Amino acid sequence: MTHQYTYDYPRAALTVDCAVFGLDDEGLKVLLIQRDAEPFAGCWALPGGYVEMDESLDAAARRELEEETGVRPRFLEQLRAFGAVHRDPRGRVVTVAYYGLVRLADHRLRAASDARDARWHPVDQPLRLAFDHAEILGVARERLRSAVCYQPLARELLPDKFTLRRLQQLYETVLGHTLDKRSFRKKILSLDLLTELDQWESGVAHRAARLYRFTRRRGGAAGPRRPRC
Amino acid sequence: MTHQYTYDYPRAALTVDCAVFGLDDEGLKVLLIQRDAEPFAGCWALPGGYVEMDESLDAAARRELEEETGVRPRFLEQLRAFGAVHRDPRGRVVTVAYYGLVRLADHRLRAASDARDARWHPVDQPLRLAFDHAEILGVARERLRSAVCYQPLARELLPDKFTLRRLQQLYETVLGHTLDKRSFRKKILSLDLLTELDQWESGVAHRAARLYRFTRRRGGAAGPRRPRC
DNA sequence: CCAAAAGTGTTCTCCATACACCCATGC
DNA sequence: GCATGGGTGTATGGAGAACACTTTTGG
Repeated sequence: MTHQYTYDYPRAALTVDCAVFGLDDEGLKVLLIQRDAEPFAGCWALPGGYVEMDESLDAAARRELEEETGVRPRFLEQLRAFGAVHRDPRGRVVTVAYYGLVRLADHRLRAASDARDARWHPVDQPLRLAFDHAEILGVARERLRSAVCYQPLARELLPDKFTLRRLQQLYETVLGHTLDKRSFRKKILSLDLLTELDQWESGVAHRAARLYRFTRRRGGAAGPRRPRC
Repeated sequence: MTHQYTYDYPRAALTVDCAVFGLDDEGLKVLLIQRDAEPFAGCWALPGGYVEMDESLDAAARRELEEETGVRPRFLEQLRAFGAVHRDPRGRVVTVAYYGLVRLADHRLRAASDARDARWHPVDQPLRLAFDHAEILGVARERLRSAVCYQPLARELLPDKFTLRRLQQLYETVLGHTLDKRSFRKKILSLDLLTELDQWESGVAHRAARLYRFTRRRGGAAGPRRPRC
């Protein structure tokens, strides 16, 4: 690394923070840690931490997530930077926020590093968060809502095999409103994203539903609508 | 500002860079500066520079833009951060990129500060840019394309009074494909975003076109389509 | 009168929406 | 047999896309 052209003014610190969503029977959850260190010790926060000098932002986000919670999301994408001057009591700290999706069942949480505890928290239950993390979470939630119409995000949240009802519930949860069952099934099946299996769910006290699986990688959005421009 | 909790590891430097678009008769232009200082002295680049400790990211972007080019866009929004490890030969520098829109006619450029020169450059003419600015510009261009369908961005690019043809050209330029004249006019007028004026363009060698102006109220999208979710 | 752009409606197709009943299963 | 959710088709309306000719003006 060359340093021919030096810049020796005071520098802001740089962190990453991750809003990782998962889905279970109770609804949409977000991954939170309980901070172990000051400031905001004991307070819940998005997992994240300082960016090292020799790692990209994306790598830093994955590393911090892994260190603090053990979670390694398949999907993790940058949201944007948050840089209000006084967002961190330690001084000037700019953070680059990420949002991610995981199959919740695949991940056992293990809190470590700066995290005293790690939990999946229902997104619709407000909770006081450290720093400006409530704002970041809000922006992430909003991004998820709009992205779900354009990107096949459902495959990142659902287990391998799932019922159409489950898929519909996902969309309803993320979008925040109900969808018509027949229209939803017609639409989703017409997109050719799903493979119909000769398997049915089990352990239910009623007629068992057919299971589906996402077809191998294709372009195309899996959503109730796919607007073009 | 309290510094109770110190963090004394090496820190990345933090910059902002702006991809500002303008429109004239020749098409869509992007605002570039010719760098005066190393690295990349003499090379064209997006205007930008270091973030000060006591200013927000947004403020830094506007300040650098003003300092280097004299341009003060009404619309300037964050794109995302770019943080590849070796994107800057000086060492670790993370940049937060912005994209903006200006009414090109309103702005006389004046290069200053770190900029030897400042110019409006046609976006479709490739040019070797400093750092990873070509990538940033590409992402900004892409964002503009998708944003134009959802946000009334045209009012930021056009002069106060304009013809429907001019507006249509704008959409065609930004979207990169032609639109049907009758359908476009029908659609755009049905959105109630424009006020019909009793004025006509002048100085043309054919029938003069009626002028329009954007109505005051905000909130609607001005685009060929307005998909919902 | 010619060139150049302004201005104007209709038809068709597609897709989202709304809506109700029978079926299979476990208890 | 009954409660629970699974699974299915049709009718309607709105919006985008495609399409050609007449009008106006300056030169």
